[in-house]
Amino acid sequence: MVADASYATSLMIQKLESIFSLSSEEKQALQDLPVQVEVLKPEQDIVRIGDQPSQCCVVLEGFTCVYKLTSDGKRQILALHVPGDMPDLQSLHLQVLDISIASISSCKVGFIQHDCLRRICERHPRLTAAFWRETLVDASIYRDWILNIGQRDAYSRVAHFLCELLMRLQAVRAVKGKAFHLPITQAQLADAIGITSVHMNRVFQALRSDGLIDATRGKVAILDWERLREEGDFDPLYLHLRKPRSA
Amino acid sequence: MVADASYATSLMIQKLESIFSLSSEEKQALQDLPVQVEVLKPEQDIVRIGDQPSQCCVVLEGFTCVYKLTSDGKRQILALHVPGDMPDLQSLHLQVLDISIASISSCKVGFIQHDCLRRICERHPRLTAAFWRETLVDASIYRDWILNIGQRDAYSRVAHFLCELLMRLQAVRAVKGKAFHLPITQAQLADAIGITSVHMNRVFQALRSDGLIDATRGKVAILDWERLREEGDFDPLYLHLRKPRSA
DNA sequence: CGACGCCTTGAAGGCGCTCAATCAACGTGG
DNA sequence: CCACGTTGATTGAGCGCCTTCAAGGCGTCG
Repeated sequence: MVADASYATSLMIQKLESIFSLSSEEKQALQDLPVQVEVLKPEQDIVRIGDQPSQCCVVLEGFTCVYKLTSDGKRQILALHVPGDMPDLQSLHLQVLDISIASISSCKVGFIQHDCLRRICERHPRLTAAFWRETLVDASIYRDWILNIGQRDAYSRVAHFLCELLMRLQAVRAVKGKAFHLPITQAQLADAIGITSVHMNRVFQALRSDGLIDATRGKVAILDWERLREEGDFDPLYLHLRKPRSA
Repeated sequence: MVADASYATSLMIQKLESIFSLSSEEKQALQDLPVQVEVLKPEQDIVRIGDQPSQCCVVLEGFTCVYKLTSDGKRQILALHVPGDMPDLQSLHLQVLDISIASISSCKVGFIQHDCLRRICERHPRLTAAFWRETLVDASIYRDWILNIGQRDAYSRVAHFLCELLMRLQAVRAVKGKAFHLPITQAQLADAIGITSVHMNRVFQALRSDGLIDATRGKVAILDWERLREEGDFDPLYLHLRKPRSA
């Protein structure tokens, strides 16, 4: 897969179009956005807390994560972003970053200047709404993570997490059958779930021996979707995915 | 304090003005917003998950909370909202609610029709940005709660929570000295922190006996701000409060 | 005064953490 | 080709934070 600037804008268009149809002017405006593509190694910072960026990023390939550290150095991953996501769209209106963003595995990201995005929003109010909506869906996912981490035990949390990931990756057609590529270490997963890597490992083994998943070498296969959903207490409402068009 | 419709709009204006100055047209447009005021008893739902509201609410007096339940009935409070906040601004662009909102104690809230907000946004792009920004700050607070719940122990979590609350209430001038009114039960607090009410009680006692706070009967006084900040590992960056003007 | 809500306290147990060692897979350089 | 270092997955033992389950205290209000 070649991830160049035009691929970046087409990813964005595809995502926005899953919500409402874009006019040809709107599409053209998006296609004309200048995007600078960069390749990243694993665990590499893209932006850092305290920065005052003048651009937003779009994930093109691989995964990125939003994270924060406690003063004693413990890391919490606050969000995982998949191709098509814009992890720091917020920086358009919040001057100083309250988070850091890093690559999980090797990945490609595109950068778009704030100026360009602001100009496009001025001229196309519906795109403003669409971008705003993107940040609202992000917030909704943050909320669900609070519930997940705050109220469920580790087994359930991981199940829930995997359910979410499957659905989000399905939305960008990155799932074959019920399996997807997940180049992420157990330690990284643990940071996202809010447990230690040791315990993450034991939970994974439990999920495997219960026949819910098969996970090896950067790949995850959901073997029993129904039970995983149940164990994870998962309801996709909060993802605000467009229902498959019935009309 | 009388909380009528004009009080509601003046609260909103005050909050937006803490970020950037509003023109007189913008202020007038906000003042002209029709607001319907309602009085609520404690623990009363305002909107419920799955709803498709046609209006947003503004907190006028007291506290409201955003919450979600697990399937086995455990409640996680995802956010606390203070006067001036708009807990469900998101519903402007996300049709179906992924959360429930309820009063914590007795409180007053105002309701504003989506139509009115949309119209005002069309005519005043800077207000669009301001409202968008509000939702982004909410998201930032959600993120910090994930870190708090995911990585810190109960003692530290509660300290952090109290620090946040103090700063947010100071921003709306609801703090005298270092004390504020907090009509909330330990069980409700526990739901916000992600621990049980039993343990919440013990943590409170520890904070008291350590001389950090004094909490009785719906009131909290911060006795040692410096140490509370330290124990809570608190950095207000994520609140995106406007710095006190130095110019 | 009794009922109710909330705070408080005790005891026991479990989930997840810490610390540490081992194993497996892989890339590198000699 | 193999020794070696590195990185990530795995396993074990012990412990501690927090939960669960109860019961009791205390203030408020009908």
